[in-house]
Amino acid sequence: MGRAPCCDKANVKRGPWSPEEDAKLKAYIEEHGTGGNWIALPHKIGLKRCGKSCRLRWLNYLRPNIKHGSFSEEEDHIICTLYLSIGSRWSIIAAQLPGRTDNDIKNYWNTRLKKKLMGKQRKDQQSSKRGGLIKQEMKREVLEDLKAPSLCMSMNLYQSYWPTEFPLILTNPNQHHHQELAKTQDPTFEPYQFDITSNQPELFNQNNDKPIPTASYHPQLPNTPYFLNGDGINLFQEFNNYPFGINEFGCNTTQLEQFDGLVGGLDSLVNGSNCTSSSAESTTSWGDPLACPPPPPMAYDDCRRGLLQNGPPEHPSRFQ
DNA sequence: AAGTGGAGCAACCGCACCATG
DNA sequence: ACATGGTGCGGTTGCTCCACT
Repeated sequence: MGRAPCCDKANVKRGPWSPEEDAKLKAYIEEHGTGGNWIALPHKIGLKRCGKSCRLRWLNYLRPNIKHGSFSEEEDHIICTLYLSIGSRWSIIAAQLPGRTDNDIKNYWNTRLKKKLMGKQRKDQQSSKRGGLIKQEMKREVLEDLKAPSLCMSMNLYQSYWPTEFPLILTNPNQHHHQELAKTQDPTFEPYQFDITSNQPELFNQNNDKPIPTASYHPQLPNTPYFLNGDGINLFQEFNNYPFGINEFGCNTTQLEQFDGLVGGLDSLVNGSNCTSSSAESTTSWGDPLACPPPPPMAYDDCRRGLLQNGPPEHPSRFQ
């Protein structure tokens, strides 16, 4: 037996909203708010609409500061980066683009951006006979175009899932210094150390003595670190220079693969993902939502509760 | 001018999660 | 512990517009 419908479908209007309906809904919410009950709202203002429909109309069209119109190049980059990192979590992606709605971004991705990427893939296929590597090459090319701000945001997303009671510290034991990546609100907890070099020792530059810049905190994301230091050196550059030292080793592995590995490790830590494919082993696993779908983000409270009950997890499989 | 097909987008649908009693 | 109802999310549908023939 299915659940009861949220409204009487026979007696509600469907389809496009009229200007009068828009005005009614907007005026009411601006004056009274939603009252915490979307289902009851249309009855209060005499609208023959389903509560869910009202909510959608308000969130996607009527509420203030909604940005309509074409997407900028920077927004394209952010969407691509986040999609390739976390998949179709449109609401999370939308949270990084002020004024854009998840519906907008979803539509934009499905109708334009995806095709843009597919066009790139076709171009690759025409110029390459390497079969299975094409997809990876496409992603690599696309992501290599994407600059640090997007990566910082992606990193921040993962950081935002991490409970602040367990300050997450990315350590590099070979360099004898570390960077605290999450604020702690409770000094009684021991920081959980997360060795980002342990699964890729061959990529570590033993002679690299560059300090890690101090993470700062973005005013709009006060609980997550932001990776720009005072000199404007960004995470992308730091990944290039700091722990993996690809230039020094002449290694053809990209910073972005390392970044994905780190992100995947954080994912495993927080969500207990059993996806064990590693970017070093697989040609298609890095951030590919089809090859290795990311687990859904655990609610902050659940994650925190789990850690408080069970303590920090064992070292993640992806980094053993 | 009329027909057709594709693109873009607003809106709907169903499911999962969460709060509450 | 369970049932119920509200909310949020992602996938899908269907309407409108426009370019092309």
